[in-house]
Amino acid sequence: MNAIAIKHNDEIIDLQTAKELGFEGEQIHLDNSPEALEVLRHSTAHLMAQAIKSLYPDAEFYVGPTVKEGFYYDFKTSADIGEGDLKKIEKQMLSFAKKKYEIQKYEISMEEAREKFKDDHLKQAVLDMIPDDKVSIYKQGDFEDLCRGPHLPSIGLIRNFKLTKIAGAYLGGDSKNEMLTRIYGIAFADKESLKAHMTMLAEAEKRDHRKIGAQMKLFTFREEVGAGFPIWLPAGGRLRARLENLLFKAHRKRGYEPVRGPEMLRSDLWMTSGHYQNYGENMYFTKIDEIEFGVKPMNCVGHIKVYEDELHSYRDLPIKYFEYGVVHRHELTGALHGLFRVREFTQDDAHIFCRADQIEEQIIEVVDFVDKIMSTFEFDYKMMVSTKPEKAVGDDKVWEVSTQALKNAMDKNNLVYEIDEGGGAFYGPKIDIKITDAIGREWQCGTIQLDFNLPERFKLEYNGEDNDKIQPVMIHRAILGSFERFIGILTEHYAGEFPMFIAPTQVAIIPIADTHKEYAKLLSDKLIDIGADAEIYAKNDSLNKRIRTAEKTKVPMLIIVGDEEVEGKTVAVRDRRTREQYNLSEEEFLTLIQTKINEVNF
RNA sequence: GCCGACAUAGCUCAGUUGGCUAGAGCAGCUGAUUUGUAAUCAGCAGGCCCGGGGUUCAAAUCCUCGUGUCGGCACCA
Repeated sequence: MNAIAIKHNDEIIDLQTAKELGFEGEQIHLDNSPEALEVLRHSTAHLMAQAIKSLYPDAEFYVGPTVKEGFYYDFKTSADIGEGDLKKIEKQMLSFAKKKYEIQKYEISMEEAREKFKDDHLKQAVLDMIPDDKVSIYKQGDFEDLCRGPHLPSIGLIRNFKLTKIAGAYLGGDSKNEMLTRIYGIAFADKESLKAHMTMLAEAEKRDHRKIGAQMKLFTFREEVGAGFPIWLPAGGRLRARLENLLFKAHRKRGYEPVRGPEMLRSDLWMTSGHYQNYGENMYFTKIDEIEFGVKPMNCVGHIKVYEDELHSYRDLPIKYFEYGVVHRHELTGALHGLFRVREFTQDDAHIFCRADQIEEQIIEVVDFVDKIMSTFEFDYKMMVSTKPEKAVGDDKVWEVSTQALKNAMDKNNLVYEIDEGGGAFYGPKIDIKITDAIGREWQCGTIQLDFNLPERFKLEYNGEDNDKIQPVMIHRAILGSFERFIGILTEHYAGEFPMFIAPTQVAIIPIADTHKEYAKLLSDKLIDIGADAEIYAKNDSLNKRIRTAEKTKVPMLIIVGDEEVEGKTVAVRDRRTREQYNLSEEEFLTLIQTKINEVNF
């Protein structure tokens, strides 16, 4: 097999460049190694551009990089291009590929490039970003493009690719700029890998929480209700209640007190907090008797009012309030996405009011709490320290101190984190917990935010040792983030096959004939007594049909009761996965369920 | 919000170039059957074809404005 590029000083260098500079190094062959795919996909992007240019001669091209799972190219044309045109472009790509044009490289000066692309405003924008005074041009057939490379030696090597989606994208990723057309694609070294990739995508789609949510009747949305307002169905209600109960106990063990603030508060309070000025566009407002109220987008102000209800001593700190707080936020229509992005959601929210010297231990305690829960669900997650955003309240100095405090707490405890510059809340820096979902997407769930600003704005205080008034520090935190998003992620994570301790229904009971219904009901009652939910499948359907129906609900355990079971006070258990059967005495069965439900606590 | 696509029964989908009473499977209801481990049989019911305007002798089908959904971008738990 011939080389398609070489590796020189850990950099992928294409053959064109290697020849020009006389570089030598380890050969890269056309296989599915990350290096080979990088080159292949980049050249496929160019081949796509060539095809687009031939079909839409007025097309101007911006950038066409490789990304995690493929490549894309951003361009602009006066023609209307839709999904239906992807096939046409693919076909054109293939016909060019068959001509096996060599990919040639040459260099010109920045000045020459400016002149060469003088009528192409997108190329000018690309040139703006290049600091060098020389740029390289890659040419295949009569198509040429400004590019840094690396590229294949010939487009004839490109065979196994697919254009996957067409979308709009802002020039330079800035919503103030014009919108370009973006086409995404994927390419592999061989046909089988491409096919496997497409199968994998189809499999991932089957896990989609929106699909499973509908199948399992967890939740729904209705046009007449409004976009972004989820409706929780009975099965979803049961699952959610299990999660809420587990988490409630976990909070109580850690010294949190349940509280509850109102759904809306007067606008002057939101001005004091700064939400009105900094978060107003995401809030919903209404008027009551001529006074403006804001529906809460966060729970902190309510908790501040709880704190203000009595005087506090330094001895009482930290004080921790928690609430399953329902919040409303005006998300843009295009951002809405199943349970992952909604306009009304419930946070597992808490606020810790503490002394400055308690910050570190409190943060570490929360991080431990997060880790306990994430590991219970076997989630991979990472932590990001987010710093001061553009829109922010408070002194830069305060921001510096609090950001450093977060980092110190993490560093001292050898916790690994990344930095998200400018990603903080408007009132303080934060540590975000990002979960990786089933398809590799990252979702922000938990968050730990350090806030010196709201205590200052609300003039919060406690009595110190010398009876002096001292301002407490606030830590805002959520662990799941929101029940909506978290349950969405859980659904995809388990593909709907929830573990016993949170499943909407723990046991499906199938009585063989009407005469066994009574025993089924007795078992169901006993299950409820030990905190499990059961569903009896006693409809006038065949036994086989009812087993099929029950299994399709993804219930963790299915038991069948007939004459033998009623007589011997036993149950016949059917394993969901293996379809194997075994018998348990009623007592063994109940103990097993109880153990499985209780084996998890946070 | 922006770019592109889509919207037919509770669900998944058919419905020809605009043309007779809009179809199917599953789910639901009724009856028969009383079942030992993944679909018993028969019958019935179910639709403002997303909503408003328009074009046309005639609209599920064409145009237009909304609403919602999907894929991205931008924004975020």
